[in-house]
Amino acid sequence: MSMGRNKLLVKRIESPTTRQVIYSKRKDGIVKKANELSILCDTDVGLIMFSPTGRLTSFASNGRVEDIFLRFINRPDELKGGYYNPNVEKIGSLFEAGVHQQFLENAIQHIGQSKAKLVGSRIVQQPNDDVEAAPFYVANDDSYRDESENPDIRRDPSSVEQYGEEICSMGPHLSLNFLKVQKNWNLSGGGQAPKLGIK
Amino acid sequence: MSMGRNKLLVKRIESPTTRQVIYSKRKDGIVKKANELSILCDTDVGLIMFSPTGRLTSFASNGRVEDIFLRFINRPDELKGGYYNPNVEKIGSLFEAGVHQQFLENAIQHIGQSKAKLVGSRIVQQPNDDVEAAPFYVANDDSYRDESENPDIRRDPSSVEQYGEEICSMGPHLSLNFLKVQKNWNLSGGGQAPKLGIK
DNA sequence: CTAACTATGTATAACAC
DNA sequence: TGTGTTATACATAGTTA
Repeated sequence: MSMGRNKLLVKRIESPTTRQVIYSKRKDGIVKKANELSILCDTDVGLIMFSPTGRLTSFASNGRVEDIFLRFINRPDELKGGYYNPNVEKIGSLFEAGVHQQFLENAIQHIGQSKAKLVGSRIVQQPNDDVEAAPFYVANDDSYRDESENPDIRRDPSSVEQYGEEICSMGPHLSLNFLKVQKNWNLSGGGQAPKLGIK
Repeated sequence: MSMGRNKLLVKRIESPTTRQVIYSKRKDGIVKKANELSILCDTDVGLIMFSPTGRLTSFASNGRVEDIFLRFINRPDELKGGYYNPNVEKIGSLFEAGVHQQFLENAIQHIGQSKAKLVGSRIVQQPNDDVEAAPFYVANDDSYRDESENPDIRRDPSSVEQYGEEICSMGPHLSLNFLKVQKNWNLSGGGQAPKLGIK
């Protein structure tokens, strides 16, 4: 009616057609923003979007989302940031199983590194695995979670970079410290990832 | 001076401080947009951003970027979308190597599936692996690539979903069909992923 | 679907604290 | 860093072609 925009209500659009139309437009806007950010600030940006009908749109500042994701999972102590709780009953392919396996093997490796550190030896090559977990963000109105624990931060003098992290999510995501992680490996999986039915 | 915005020039910001400030603001804007998109359109959205100083910010509509990425790599015939060309000399961890290995194993599995189909047997469980590749997008002025090949689309009657894909990237990314993929596995890696030095 | 159009809502650059 | 203000650029919902 009003020929301009109405004020935005952040709520699921019920009409399938308008939902798809809105998706198409906003998708382009976000890709544009992501591209601008990566150029203006000279940073790595990766973006994955699925349309309501299941079509993929992805963006990666350097060409491949896989590379961004590799940087993502290669953070020092990447498992510190969240607990590992895959729904193994929903694993639908050899590849997917392999990725989960890799997460676990990575975790085991990190445990080995931690043990080695406690013993005092330094064989491993990761330069820095002190992470200050600082997840934030609030959804439209609820499901807000903030667990900035910010413990004492020791820092490897050889590293200049600051490995903090911010994890923004609406779902049931936790950011726990490394020790808590281990007891939270729940391989019999709960009711997670509602929209993620891999067809 | 002008107390409002100046027109945006999509060009790397040279001043490190303003670059970081701009990043901080725009990062929040993109997360907000990504969240709105996922709620309005009820879709899976994953976002990974690294600040100029290396800090990670990630967003995932369902809680975990890993889950979005799993859906990303679990697309039917995910290798169709691009050629596999990792820089093996830059692989810096067991985990990373494992991921590459998984990509290859996945590819091998897909080849097996294709072969099985050519023979006429249908043992594999992927319901649909017909993909119409439709990458798009143009950067600020150049590095534009469009390879919408749109070949004949056969469709599995049991599948309703349409698995098309759009890949938006500024880097040297190609979208080739499945057969071309095989000859493009270049394990001796070229000059790829300039900003992705895994520290 | 694709492409305009346009009024209006939003994001944000520049500045101040 | 963070917060707030303001002017302006930009994004986009609603609509038409």
